[in-house]
Amino acid sequence: METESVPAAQVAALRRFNRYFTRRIGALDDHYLGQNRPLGEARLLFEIAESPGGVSLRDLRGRLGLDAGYLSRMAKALESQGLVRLSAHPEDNRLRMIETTPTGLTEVKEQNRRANALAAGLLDTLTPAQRDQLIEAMTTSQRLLRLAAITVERVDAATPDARACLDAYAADIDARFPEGFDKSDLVSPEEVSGEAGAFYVAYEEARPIACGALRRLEQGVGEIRHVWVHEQARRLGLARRILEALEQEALTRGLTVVRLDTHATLTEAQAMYRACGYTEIPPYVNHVYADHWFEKQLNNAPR
Amino acid sequence: METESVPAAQVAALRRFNRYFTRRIGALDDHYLGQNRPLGEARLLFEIAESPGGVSLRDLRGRLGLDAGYLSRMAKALESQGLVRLSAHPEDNRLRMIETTPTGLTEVKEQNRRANALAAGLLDTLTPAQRDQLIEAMTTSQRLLRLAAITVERVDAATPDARACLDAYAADIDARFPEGFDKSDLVSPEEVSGEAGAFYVAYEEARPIACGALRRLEQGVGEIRHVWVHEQARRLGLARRILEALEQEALTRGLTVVRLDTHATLTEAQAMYRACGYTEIPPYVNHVYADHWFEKQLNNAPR
DNA sequence: AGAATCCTTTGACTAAAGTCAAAGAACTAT
DNA sequence: ATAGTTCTTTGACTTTAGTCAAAGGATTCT
Repeated sequence: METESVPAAQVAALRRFNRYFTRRIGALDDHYLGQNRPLGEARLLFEIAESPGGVSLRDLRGRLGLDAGYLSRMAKALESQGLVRLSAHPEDNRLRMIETTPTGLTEVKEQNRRANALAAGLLDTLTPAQRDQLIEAMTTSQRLLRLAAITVERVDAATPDARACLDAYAADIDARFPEGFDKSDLVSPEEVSGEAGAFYVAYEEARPIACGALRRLEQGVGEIRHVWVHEQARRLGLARRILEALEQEALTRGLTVVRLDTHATLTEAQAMYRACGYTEIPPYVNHVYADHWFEKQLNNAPR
Repeated sequence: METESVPAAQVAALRRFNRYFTRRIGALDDHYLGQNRPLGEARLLFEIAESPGGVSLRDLRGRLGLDAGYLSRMAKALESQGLVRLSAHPEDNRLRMIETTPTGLTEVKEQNRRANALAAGLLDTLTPAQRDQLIEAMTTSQRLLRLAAITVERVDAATPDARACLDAYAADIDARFPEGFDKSDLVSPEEVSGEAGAFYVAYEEARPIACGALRRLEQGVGEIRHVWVHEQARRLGLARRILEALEQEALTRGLTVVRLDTHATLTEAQAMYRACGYTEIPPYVNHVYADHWFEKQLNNAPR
């Protein structure tokens, strides 16, 4: 039974919260949104307003998961109300671009104002201390819910998702290192596949948002490289999960020690490695961008 | 502008959480519910299952806010599926009672099982520590959201709501005091109205869930009596809010000192009074059920 | 150049959700 | 006893939300 590992009391608490919250807050939110307008149209209008330069119908369809015909009609309805403008895509004449008119934007802003007033009214009766506590609890909940929805998977380093992560990683650290970063320093797909190593990607709602690579260094010793987390997914504890996956992978390959190096500017990373049981060691390899070297003894303790 | 007192950042955080939560969790919940059945029917079935003895259609209509005709038809649909049984109300033949059949109950249980599995799956990827943290954060959020929805109002002590509170109060302490409690000890409506005093009731979604009385004792001195909180609304910090309302009321009446007495068995109450700035004093009145006497100096400090 | 694919529009439906008003049976107040 | 009220049922609608397939123009692949 899949619930075995999760205490029933926690499941009950989650469901209780869910029920209370959707009834109290979610319902309100839905209600204000569709003031005079069907909810579907209101949602669509909001989504369009989110992209100031305009969006293609194709993108919207993907984002909202709507049927093409349904979307086409709703767009037409919004257009006839003067809230959006439709135009051809400058480069691809199959696509249609949609964007809010000033009227549409005013409408969205007004609805946002109302939603804000509603939210403020909700917080209003609480004391400042209680409000702080509520917001903190919600922020924590959201962080953990996000984390729970993220899966870490082994993928081939040659896949577009893996390449996208490595490119983003390279861009990030190129911006951070005073000396910049050259992409040629990235691992090649062959270095982290098959016997040589492994590559892991973390996904949030099908989008790759973090990665990490494991490479066999020598007999019984692995190296962890390119641990990266998307800017908008930081502070969730995701790097730890990537590390754990890589360490687990190392163990199954009979690697009982993992090493890694890091740059002087990445102080948070260093702190994280220490917190995860890594200890600083002398240089084990002469690497251009490395200032600190770490190592961790992996013991196959029951988790 | 009504949002003035609430920082915009907090409003934004609340809305962000709301958006994320309804999209991630609320949607799931709705989805499982209507497995083969329209959502409306599923919700109705669940609501009926909540009341084991059966409910009247009238009550259901109030609870779910449905149109009478709509409800009638959905009830008939559920009946034809063998999930509920309709019968006449034993005392009022206008009303119809509805209750789940064994088949209906099985169905509800099955859906509950699925919802639990879903919730468990959600918590599954988190470490036990993270799960504890999430549940704690949600519990805190829920507590504070409930508290935010509760209003404290001055009402006449002769109203049904006030009497209901006092009756519940009397029943509660009758069960707790070894010597029992006699209702004749309750304040009379005249003692807490007009010049003589005031009565406050706390409401949660239109239901009275807490109360407290203020009575003028002598020149500049008031007495607080009958501070009670419904069993299901305890540990929200509601007693404090009742106290604050009564103290505020006292101040506006020129009472600068408030006193109260309490029974030896009510230790949490004593701790609460102390935490709210009350200090123990010698008996100021000879009262049957009193073992401890407290007093608080009210200074009109800006809040 | 032609075939295959992509994207949007349109027509033709369906199911769900809900609204409104009339009617009738049952109860309550006077 | 009667007038007014309450509650449910039924008929007759409407709106929303969505699905599916055909068709046509635009692009991409080979």
